[in-house]
Amino acid sequence: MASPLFIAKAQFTSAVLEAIKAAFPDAKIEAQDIEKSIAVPKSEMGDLSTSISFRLAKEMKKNPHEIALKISQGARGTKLVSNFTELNGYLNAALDTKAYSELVVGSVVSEKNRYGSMDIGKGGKVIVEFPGVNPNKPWHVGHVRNALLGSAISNILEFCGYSVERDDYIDDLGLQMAESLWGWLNLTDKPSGKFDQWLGEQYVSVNKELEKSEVKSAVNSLLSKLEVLDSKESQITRQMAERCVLAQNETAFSYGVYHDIMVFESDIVRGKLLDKALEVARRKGVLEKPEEGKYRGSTIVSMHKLAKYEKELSGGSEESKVLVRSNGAATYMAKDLAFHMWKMGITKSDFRYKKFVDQPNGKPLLGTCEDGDFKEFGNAKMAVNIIDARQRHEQLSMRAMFSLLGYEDLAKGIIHLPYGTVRIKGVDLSTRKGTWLGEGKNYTADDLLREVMDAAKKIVAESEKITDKSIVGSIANSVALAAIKFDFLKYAPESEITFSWDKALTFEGDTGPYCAYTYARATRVLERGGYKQPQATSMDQIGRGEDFELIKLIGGFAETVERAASEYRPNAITDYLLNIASLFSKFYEAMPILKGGETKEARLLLTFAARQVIGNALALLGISPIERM
RNA sequence: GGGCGUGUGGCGCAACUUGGAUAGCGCAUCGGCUUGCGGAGCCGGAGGUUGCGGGUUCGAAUCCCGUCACGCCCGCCA
Repeated sequence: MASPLFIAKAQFTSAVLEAIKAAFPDAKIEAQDIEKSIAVPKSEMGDLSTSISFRLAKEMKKNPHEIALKISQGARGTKLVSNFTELNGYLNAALDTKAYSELVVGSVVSEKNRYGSMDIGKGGKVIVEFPGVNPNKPWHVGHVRNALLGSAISNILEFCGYSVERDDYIDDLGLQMAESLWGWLNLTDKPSGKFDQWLGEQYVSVNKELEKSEVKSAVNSLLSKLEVLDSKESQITRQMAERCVLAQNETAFSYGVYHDIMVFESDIVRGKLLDKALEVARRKGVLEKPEEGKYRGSTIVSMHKLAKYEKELSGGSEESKVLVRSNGAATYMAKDLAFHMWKMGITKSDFRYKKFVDQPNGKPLLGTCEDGDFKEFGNAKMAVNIIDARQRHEQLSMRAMFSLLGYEDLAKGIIHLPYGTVRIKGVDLSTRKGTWLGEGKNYTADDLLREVMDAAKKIVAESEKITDKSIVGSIANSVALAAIKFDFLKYAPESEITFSWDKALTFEGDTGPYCAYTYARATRVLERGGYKQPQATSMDQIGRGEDFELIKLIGGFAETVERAASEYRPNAITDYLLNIASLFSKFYEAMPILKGGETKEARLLLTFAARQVIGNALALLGISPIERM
């Protein structure tokens, strides 16, 4: 169903277009031009406005004031849009208060939790990949940002009609794993507590040992054995990785982060996807094997070939991209290329899957493995990768490889969402150096949730609205998640964030708890008004204050969702939430709902609609509504 | 050397892709609101030459050119 704002804009557009054609028959203007020029101005100006007269003024060498005035006189009102006026050269119009309110409220009532959804994706399949944490450490606060962005973007795309597959990439073959394996085999402390935490701490110890050259060479020899997939070393590492992943999953679930499948890097090699990918590349003649020089004995793609497709790649100091090292081991680039060929349906699935664990959302989490069942995953039209901005160069190279291999159309479907680094007091969070270990509390996802929940508990416990003290814990949990999720998602993805406990523990101002609180207040008013399901959607008594402003904001929700989806920016949703929560609060203060006399029904209906939309927007961010807090 | 990103009141950010009317929001600060539906709230004040310089335009935080500062990337690591 079309968004109310969209319908109103369409009526405004055709009214203006008709008036322009009548007044200025020579004007070269199309509906599209007008549509693009429409804005929702400050309410003193009107409800809709267009700056089209400025454009016409240039074309016709006339004064924009006169043009707008002429249009305003000639434009015929529609059911929703009328009262055309000119101000400062702009053409403004008013929405019909009753008709538009009924359209908006009626849409919300009939569409409920689908209000604001769209079909622009039309069932096209998109794979969202996140967060790709190495399986030898706990998630830290930086990974939380990645995971929450991935979840939110998945939700938003799904709401826009895409069929979304949530994939996680588990790198169980790299150097980090070899280092952890060395620790596993050589350090004496035994696992205790949560496995990912223990392994991560051990990894920090391993890195201190790595200063010794004999340790370094031992690790290197382990690394080469990892690539031999039936070696004892490789088996142990896989077990270690799976055990760590299961622990990381507990963290993911506590944040409400879910996936469809986990793809283990070793299975990309084992399932021959890597061989197939290299074979494709070989056949297309893009690979080279230098006999001498810097890249002697390795398999490479020369950078200048790639740079033809991504000009950013030119001019750097890297001459070639190595796919297979001279010792025969494939690089990350090769495996990522193979993974993406699978994602985009170039090479078909040779993966087998088994269930790893049942997720709290009711869906099983599958992982690739050696001896499971074949399933239909991959083969998507679009791949959205939630990957650190620092890997931009690598992602561009991978995309360029697609183009170089002749898959230019598919390359367009591979989208890197480069998110900014999360730091602590200007320092990078390094798993290696252990900067994620703090004083008293660590910068891990687990500690973050625990700390924020503790702070929330204190506040919730004091709430007079919570008479049943046994639910304090679960409400505090919801409040904490609302706070954390909102906080990570409200920044533009590309911006760098400096994490601080101060900010994390704030529940006032532009925060998730503020939005949740607004939702809870709306819920309570409806309860008190004995309001279950709206019957009629008559808005005779709607006014022209905060109430209609709220109507206008609700009417444009789908436009916000569309922007969030097309630009991969969940912060468009947080912005919207702050606006609607703030506006609802103003409305709530200024206009008595239950004591509104004859306006009561309309205001209850409006409250119902506002609450529904706040709930829908929160759901896109993965924040569950809180009825009482 | 090449490239990417960032720069907006004291602090943290939004708006930049698609130029539009008086640059929004939060924190902090100053003042007010509770015998009213939930004060995690609401109202008001003070605080800005959008890093700097040029250009395009009726109109620039937004586009173009230059410049400065900070961060990041350019590996047979992932």
